[in-house]
Amino acid sequence: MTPTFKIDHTNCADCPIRHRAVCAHCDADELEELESIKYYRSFEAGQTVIWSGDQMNFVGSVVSGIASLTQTMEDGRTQMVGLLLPSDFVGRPGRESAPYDVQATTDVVMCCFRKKPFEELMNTTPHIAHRLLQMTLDELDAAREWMLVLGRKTAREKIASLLSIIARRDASINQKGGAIVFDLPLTREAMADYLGLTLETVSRQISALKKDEVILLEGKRHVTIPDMGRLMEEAGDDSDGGFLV
Amino acid sequence: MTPTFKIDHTNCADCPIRHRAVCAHCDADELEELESIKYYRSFEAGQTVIWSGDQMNFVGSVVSGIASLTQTMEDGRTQMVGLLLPSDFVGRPGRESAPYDVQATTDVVMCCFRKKPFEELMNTTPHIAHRLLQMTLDELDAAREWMLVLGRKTAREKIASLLSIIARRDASINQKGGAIVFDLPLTREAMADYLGLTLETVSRQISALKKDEVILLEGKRHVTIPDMGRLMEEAGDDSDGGFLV
DNA sequence: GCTTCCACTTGATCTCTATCAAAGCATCTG
DNA sequence: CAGATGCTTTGATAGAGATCAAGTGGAAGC
Repeated sequence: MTPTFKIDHTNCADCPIRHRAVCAHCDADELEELESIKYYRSFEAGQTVIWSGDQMNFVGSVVSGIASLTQTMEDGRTQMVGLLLPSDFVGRPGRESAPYDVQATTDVVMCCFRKKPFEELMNTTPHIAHRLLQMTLDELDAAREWMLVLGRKTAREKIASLLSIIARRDASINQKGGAIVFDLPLTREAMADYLGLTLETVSRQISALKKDEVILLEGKRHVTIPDMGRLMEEAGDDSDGGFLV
Repeated sequence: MTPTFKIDHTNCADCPIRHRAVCAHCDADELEELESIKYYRSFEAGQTVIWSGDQMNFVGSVVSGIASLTQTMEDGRTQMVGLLLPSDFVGRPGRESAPYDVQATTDVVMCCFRKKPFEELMNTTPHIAHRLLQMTLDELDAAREWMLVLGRKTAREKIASLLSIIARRDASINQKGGAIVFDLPLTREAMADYLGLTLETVSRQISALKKDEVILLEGKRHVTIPDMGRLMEEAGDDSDGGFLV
């Protein structure tokens, strides 16, 4: 399927997605090679992109929508171990099979590269390998930050942490008051799976944050954050966590 | 300080530590370059190798002992986000400062490489970059596996998970009965910090596993696992998790 | 317009783990 | 040997979040 927009690889400086990562230094030859092994795939909300253990014959990045990485125990307990927002990379160069399920949480468009040729390109192009290492290190840092959330934060702090992450990546700024506004891309259940909680607890804590005016809610998904600093405090983070407009 | 043993870089096939990773294909020139930027450092148990936020001017790997990566909140809550056993890599090529504290949990010897020259070597040597990416992906998988432990497992399952990880990496096999034997390299408090529990809960669950004969304890640290399959079940893992003698 | 369905909310109760407190037991020190 | 110190165990109690159970509200379908 063809996406409704065009990603301009000939001008990576303006490329809106981090997928420019693989062509960050805009070498024409490499670009051509990348173009030739590139294709797009669309997934509907709820669809599974790939099952844990399956052969994985592509790598790529999320263009639009949100995907998630989840692990499931035999008795059905599930834990989301990663949230893939637009520009995030998917796949493990050098690995045969997927280590966890990848699911489309909303409708998702992915930009994929066939794995074998991508790996070859990576092996012959230090810049791509280097960039990929940096992205993997970023993911590792994010995973470890999340370990602190899962292991030591209260339910209320967990919710605040999740909201601040989404705000950082996905929000727009209200022109009038400077408040931060976004739509929650996750169901309460998906949030619970990400936070190691039950959906009831998620619902209760969101209600509590709303009651205390840390957030404003219109409907069930539309969130306004009047004071980002306040939210960060609620999340247990002192710093602004690198949040910049 | 000089370690009491010699790591033979000229014969990587037999090299007991994964630190061979950086010279895995044994190109003589690279070896020489690595040798010239290599040095050893020793740390006593409890010593901090590097503080979160500090300038980090080396990368390296653990030769002996156990180090840990920890994150701490302002109110003192701490979460261990990684356990570094012998052969594990430390450091972030391309990053200025450390994202978390690195502490020596036991006495530790590290084999370090000066960061700048190591990075240059990495940039000019695809095999090293490639190997480093694979190691980082391994770490990422381990971190995400641990997210499931932190988010969804009970205290008893958490303890069993930790024991099985240590058993996998650090144990010897009892010749008589085929049981798995090791010494716990962590205090109850360190285990608690790794598992997102309190030290009292750790102690209680270890006592319970002992009472149920899932493990045998001599003293406080010496553990015997008569039936590894049983322990894996207690950990909530069905598979053998790749455990091989 | 009515029903159905799904995501969500709210309430009551239970349970697991944290918290507070005391004591055991090695090792080290003088 | 006595006392201190650090790690660990165990007990009593409290509390956060899970579980079980209705019930709400909006969107889709008939």
